[in-house]
Amino acid sequence: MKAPKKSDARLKVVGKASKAVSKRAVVSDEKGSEKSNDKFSAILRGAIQVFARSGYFNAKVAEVARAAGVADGTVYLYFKNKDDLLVSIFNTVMAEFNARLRQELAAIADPQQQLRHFAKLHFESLEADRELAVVFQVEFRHSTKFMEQFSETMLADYLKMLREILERGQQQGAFRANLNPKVVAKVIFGALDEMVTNWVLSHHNFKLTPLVDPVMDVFLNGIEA
Amino acid sequence: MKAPKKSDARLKVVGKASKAVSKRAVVSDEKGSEKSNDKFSAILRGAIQVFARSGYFNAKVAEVARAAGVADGTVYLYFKNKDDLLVSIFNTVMAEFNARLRQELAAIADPQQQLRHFAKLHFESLEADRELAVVFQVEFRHSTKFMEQFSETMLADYLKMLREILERGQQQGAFRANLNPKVVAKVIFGALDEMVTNWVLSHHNFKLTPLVDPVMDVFLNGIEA
Amino acid sequence: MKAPKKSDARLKVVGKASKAVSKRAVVSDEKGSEKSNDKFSAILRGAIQVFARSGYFNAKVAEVARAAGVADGTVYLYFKNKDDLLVSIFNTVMAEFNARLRQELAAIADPQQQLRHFAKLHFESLEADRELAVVFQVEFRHSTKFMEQFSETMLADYLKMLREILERGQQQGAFRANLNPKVVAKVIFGALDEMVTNWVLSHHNFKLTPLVDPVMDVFLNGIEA
Amino acid sequence: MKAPKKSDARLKVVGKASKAVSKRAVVSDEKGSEKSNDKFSAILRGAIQVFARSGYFNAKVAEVARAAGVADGTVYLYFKNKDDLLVSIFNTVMAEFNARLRQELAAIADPQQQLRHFAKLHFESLEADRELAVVFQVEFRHSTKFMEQFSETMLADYLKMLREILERGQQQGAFRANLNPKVVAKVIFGALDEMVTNWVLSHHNFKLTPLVDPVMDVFLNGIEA
DNA sequence: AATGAATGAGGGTTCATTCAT
DNA sequence: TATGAATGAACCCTCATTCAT
Repeated sequence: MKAPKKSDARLKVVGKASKAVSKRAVVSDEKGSEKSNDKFSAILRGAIQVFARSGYFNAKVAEVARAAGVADGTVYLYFKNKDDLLVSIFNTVMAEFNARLRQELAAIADPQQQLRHFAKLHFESLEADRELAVVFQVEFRHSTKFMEQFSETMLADYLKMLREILERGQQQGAFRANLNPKVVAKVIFGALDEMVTNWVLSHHNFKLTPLVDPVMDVFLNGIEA
Repeated sequence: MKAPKKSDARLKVVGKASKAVSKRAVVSDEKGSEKSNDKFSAILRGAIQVFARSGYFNAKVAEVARAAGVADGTVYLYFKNKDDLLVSIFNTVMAEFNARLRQELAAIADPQQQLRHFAKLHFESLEADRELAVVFQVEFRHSTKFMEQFSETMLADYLKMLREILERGQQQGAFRANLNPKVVAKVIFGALDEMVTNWVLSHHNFKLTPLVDPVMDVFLNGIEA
Repeated sequence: MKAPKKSDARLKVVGKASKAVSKRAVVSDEKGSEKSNDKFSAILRGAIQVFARSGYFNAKVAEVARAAGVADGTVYLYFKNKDDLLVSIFNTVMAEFNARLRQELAAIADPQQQLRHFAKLHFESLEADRELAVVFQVEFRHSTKFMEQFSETMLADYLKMLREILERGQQQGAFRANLNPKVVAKVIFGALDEMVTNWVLSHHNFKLTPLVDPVMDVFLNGIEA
Repeated sequence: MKAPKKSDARLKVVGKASKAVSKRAVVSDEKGSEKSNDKFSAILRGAIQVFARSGYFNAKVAEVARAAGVADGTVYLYFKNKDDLLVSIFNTVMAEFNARLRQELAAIADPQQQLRHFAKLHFESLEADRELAVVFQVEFRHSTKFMEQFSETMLADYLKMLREILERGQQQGAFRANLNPKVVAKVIFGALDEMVTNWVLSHHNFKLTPLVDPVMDVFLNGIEA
């Protein structure tokens, strides 16, 4: 089975620990810390839910706690503050997404297919978790400060993978040599990102994954030598 | 004169009145209400400045008032509330930008050149006013509610123009017929938007306008039949 | 009339402005700023009342506001924070007390009489305003940080006056030359302070001013050459 | 040996049990409960340390627990609540101090020497344990409620001893008969107390014990017939 | 007895908005 | 119109205390 099943596509918000809270165990699917990991994940899920519904600034920590089924104060045992919730969602999800991306891309040889799979994974991951998608497309774009962090860390990793596909494609003669891979990577990310935002804001009244081909068609038929 | 001069590129935030405040006269370059119009504009400029620096949610209305050189209460004579400031910035600027876009595109016949000019104008407008650019790329993306309004009104107009260029190009045989103009319009907008965001977040350490050609190269060499 | 009347003895908490709030006019008994000065004084009185009843740490700013007849937020227009309330009470009252002390002592020639009047004024001032007395004897002694400030500023002034009386008395041969005026000043302050504290904690079930003579008797009959 | 050695001067905070916690054994120097007594003492020492550093209100029970090397919850096995920690420090230390005072005074015949030794012991005890001194001079003075308890119990005992010295001195003709021993006792306590407070707040930049003579000189040369 | 994760009440402070002048 | 003092609702976070283990 080439493509992961839908259920697999959902980004599991597991206990990749928030850096702010060192006491917590990191790995999720282990045996021991199951309990507290559950709580960490529950709070993160609660935050995604509440942030998606109310927006980060309007969301109250108390709502997050309630959504997670814990007391208000418990949130602060797992996260430094409200901000840390947002950062942790981002880091956790993005780390997981990038890891999966990297792994699945390794199994594909053809740069064009890699590119297509890249887009597919991008769309699938967010389409599978609508609340997370809202948080990703809207709530993360809050403040310059936050977005700078966003760009510098995980997004950089994302763009790097994209760039590497393009460069490998150029070396193999699959893509035009006179393209700046950095620029093209941003262009592609921008396009994919906009499709998702559009889908989120349209209240999901169209399907995202079917757009992989039309979108990639635009790019590939320009990138190909 | 083909290309507008730099000074022309700056989007003038003039007194296109906020819809929310009926008492105010709308058109700016008229005669009578000059005085109060100045105040309207001053507050809007103040808001852009403060929102760009502090972010919408952290910005205080009092700061906006101070930046505009008016009393706190005066803000509420021209704008319904804090939200209205953001909305008004968006509407005012976007209306002006779209009008200019429409006007300048009308003077260009070749669809490819139109597309190129479209991108150029997009970049130029924002590069010419860095504070406005911050507000556009970051602060507008705040809440789903806000972004929905964003998409449905002015952005729709922007995308419509883009679509029309594409469709005209398809009719003239300049662009491939088997492309979905709606999708391509979003793809292009997404790409341009991402370039600007990237430029904003990189603290403007590169020039935006020189990217018009590389970016359009990607699209054109895929869009052309 | 030698001694000020009781009503005069009450320390008027007037608008000696809190340093933290520069916008406020300082002088109280002037004409113009009557209004805001009233508010400043009202809040200070409210704070004295509430701090006396509940203790500083248990007192809620909201209670102070209510006692002063203003909204919660108004407190922060006149004072930087809750701490500033305590500091301002201290500075305002102490400045006024020291000024009065200095003025009245100037009218007395005999060092022994000065000392007696010093004690009398100390007792009278606090006996006349029981709530203020509680705040002075109990609430000010809160934290080392606060007490250090307490000692270094206004108390220093108080002790200086005491020391000067003693030194002048030594020069005139009224007091023994082989006494360390600094030590004796502290000893006398400590004694007076303890009497007041005792009176406060005994719920005022004895009169303070009658103790002037017995207490000073202890000191004078040791200080006299 | 008349004067206790320095090392003897330190008030040992031992397991005089908090009245509030009935489950605990009271006497310290017994055999059985040694273990838990260690813990009781450790927590009390931790409390003194932390209260001295941060002040009672800013101190966290968790800090006390950490300073004592026990878990947060353990504090509540030995003390009813945070308040009880303060009360227990006071009771424990004061009981020990008064006992020692009583015992050592019994060995002295001359009322003047008794008075001198009284002051010396007061100074020595606190000078030997700076953290305890901070707690005694500052943290105990927190709330009227607390201070009332303070005055009524242990301080009363302290003042009683002082009064008895004075009265005995009067009977023996060592002190003037026309003095009110109650007043003089308070005056002396106030003076000694102020010296210690001063020393605490000056960050101990002078020696306390050398002040015994100058201070007592002031009193004795007034009290003596 | 001992632990320490979990609780949840509580409050200082901010700031958008109003309104008397 | 314009002002800016006054308002008061709203919320993040802390931390004393509990209790299952």
